[in-house]
Amino acid sequence: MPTIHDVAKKAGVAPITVSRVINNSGYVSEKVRNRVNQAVDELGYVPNILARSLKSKRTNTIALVFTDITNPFFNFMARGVEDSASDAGYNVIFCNTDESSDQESKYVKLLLQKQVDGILLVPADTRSNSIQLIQDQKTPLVVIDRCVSNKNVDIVRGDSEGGAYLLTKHLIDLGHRRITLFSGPEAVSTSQDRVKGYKRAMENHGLSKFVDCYYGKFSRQSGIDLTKSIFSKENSPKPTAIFAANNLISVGILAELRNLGIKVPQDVAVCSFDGIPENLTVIPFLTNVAQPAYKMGQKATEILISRIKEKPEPSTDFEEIIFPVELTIRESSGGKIG
Amino acid sequence: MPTIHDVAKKAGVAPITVSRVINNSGYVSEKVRNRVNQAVDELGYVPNILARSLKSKRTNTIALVFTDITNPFFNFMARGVEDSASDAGYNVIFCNTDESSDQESKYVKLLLQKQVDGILLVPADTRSNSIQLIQDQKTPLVVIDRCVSNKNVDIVRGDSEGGAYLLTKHLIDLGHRRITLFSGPEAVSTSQDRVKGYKRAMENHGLSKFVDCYYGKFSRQSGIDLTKSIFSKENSPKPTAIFAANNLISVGILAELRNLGIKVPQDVAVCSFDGIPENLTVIPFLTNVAQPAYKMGQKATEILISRIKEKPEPSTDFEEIIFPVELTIRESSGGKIG
DNA sequence: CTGTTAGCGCTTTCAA
DNA sequence: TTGAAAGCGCTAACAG
Repeated sequence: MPTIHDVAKKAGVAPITVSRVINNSGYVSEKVRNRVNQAVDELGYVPNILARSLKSKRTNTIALVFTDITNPFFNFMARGVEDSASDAGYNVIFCNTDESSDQESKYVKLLLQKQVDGILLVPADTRSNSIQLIQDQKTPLVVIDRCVSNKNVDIVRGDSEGGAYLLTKHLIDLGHRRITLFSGPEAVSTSQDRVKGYKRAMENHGLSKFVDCYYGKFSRQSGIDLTKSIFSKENSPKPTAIFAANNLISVGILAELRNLGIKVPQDVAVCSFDGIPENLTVIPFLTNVAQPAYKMGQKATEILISRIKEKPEPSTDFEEIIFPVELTIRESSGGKIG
Repeated sequence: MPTIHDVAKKAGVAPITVSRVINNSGYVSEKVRNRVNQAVDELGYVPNILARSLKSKRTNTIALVFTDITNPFFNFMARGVEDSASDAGYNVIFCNTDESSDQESKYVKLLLQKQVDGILLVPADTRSNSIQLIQDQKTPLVVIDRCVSNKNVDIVRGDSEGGAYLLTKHLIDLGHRRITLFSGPEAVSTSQDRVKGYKRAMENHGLSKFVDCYYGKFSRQSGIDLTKSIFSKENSPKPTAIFAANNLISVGILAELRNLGIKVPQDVAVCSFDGIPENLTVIPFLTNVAQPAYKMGQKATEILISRIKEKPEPSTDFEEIIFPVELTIRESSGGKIG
């Protein structure tokens, strides 16, 4: 492949002149410019940005390290990230960790070696050591979706606690007492926060003794398993409402309840943190509080890129942006029959 | 940030020796190795892979240029790509084109400049000029999901024609005559192939005069719009079955039919090319033929990486791998009440 | 307006 | 087993 030297030779100029033409920087006469452009076309020259990056220490590439692109919430978040990054001239490397800290740190190490300009991280663990790795390299970092013990990071997340409170209160207002929560992995802050919000709502309404919650996974299967186990217990009172800590869990719950012949919302009310993507729903049915996943991705990327730009003088005051959630009441909770 | 020189100085060796330790290449005595490793740790040295890439001409990064990560089909395909790439030590840059050739070629140009080792492309257009750009750079390329006019490329795709035939025949076997097809964008090969399969099935069964198909978009909204327009036509016979050329279209159809008070499958049968992801379905309802999206992503990535590895001697015989589709009959077509 | 020099951080010769 | 020199392709900094 031709290099800047080949173009220079062909156009009868110095490489730096070609560089100036390509980058539209500095002064180049019309005449020379044309000659260079012609040489570029004839040779089919494509600049090697790697070489530029080696000098400039900028790759214009960022990375999104998260759990799973297949999860609708992260899926839309990822799209927000890519759109925002692309607008600003950055490419995005996607990395799926499946909630594994090992995977996460493997990815992070490689990304740092690749000199990505910044990293968006959904940490698998509250005390993710990846954060330290990234900060040691002075690589800009924005944590998305979750809290971490290290407070010296920018964070963009949804209001898990508040959302869980809202949803639980909605069920309580409908007259439910025995409300069971199926949460996600115990090590994940969103799981914990949703439990907190749920408990707070129960306690505030004198329902402490009905608190009943379980950690599991953020998956459909987890919803199925937990539902099975709850409804197969002999001699124990059954919940009249179930609160799923994410959308995949709620799908599992609904599927398994149907399987067991238990009617929603007549026999059990169901509601969920985060809903089913609109472009995949025929009949909106699920009462839920939803986080603006796409916007969260956008916002996090904007912050990251601004950090990248101010890099020589890194700021020391970090932002924690908490997006409000939105409650949508539908048939599944029996709150409104639509 | 420390460089290989800093480490070398600290360990009292030459940079090349450090390089050998890091890459586990060549001979280094235990003693020196330990000294180097210690220096690496103390300095928190992270190798700059960019510099390596500049010499080796390998970035270990590939790109996936496709329409939209938000579409479930591509979503799962993307996961297959990332898993496969990651296993082989590659990172993946994701680019969403939204079916725009302009976007596509912008991305491709940038990616080539970034020296990605290979590109996976879902071309927005049958005669994508991006393909030429990529091949001019001798960058390995695998086209996914779609056919292109240029035959000198590796292609991994599903059997759109065969699948459409199968689904149409299923409807015909159930006794339908007035079967309408809502397809995707006319410029996209999968839209065309699904139309072809549909027409072939209709013609083979003496139903040429009932052929009735429309191009639109691969979106939920397109399904809604087409349904509205079909059912609002005065004095024209209504279809007894609708075939959606993808899952998003089918969701729009089902939503709009419900809106219009038209019952599925009693009043109209509905079926679809590609289904709704299992982890998001409560009640499996939609009769569909599905492509193995995840596996297609994996396979395409494997081929791409093998091309990358054989790069100095590029092969000249190209593969076209056509994945078979799987028909699942469910309630929406009335073929089986489940 | 254009060119020379030097160097980004690493690794492939080739030599010791 | 270790190192010196040269260069990957590009671009600041400084001359002219």
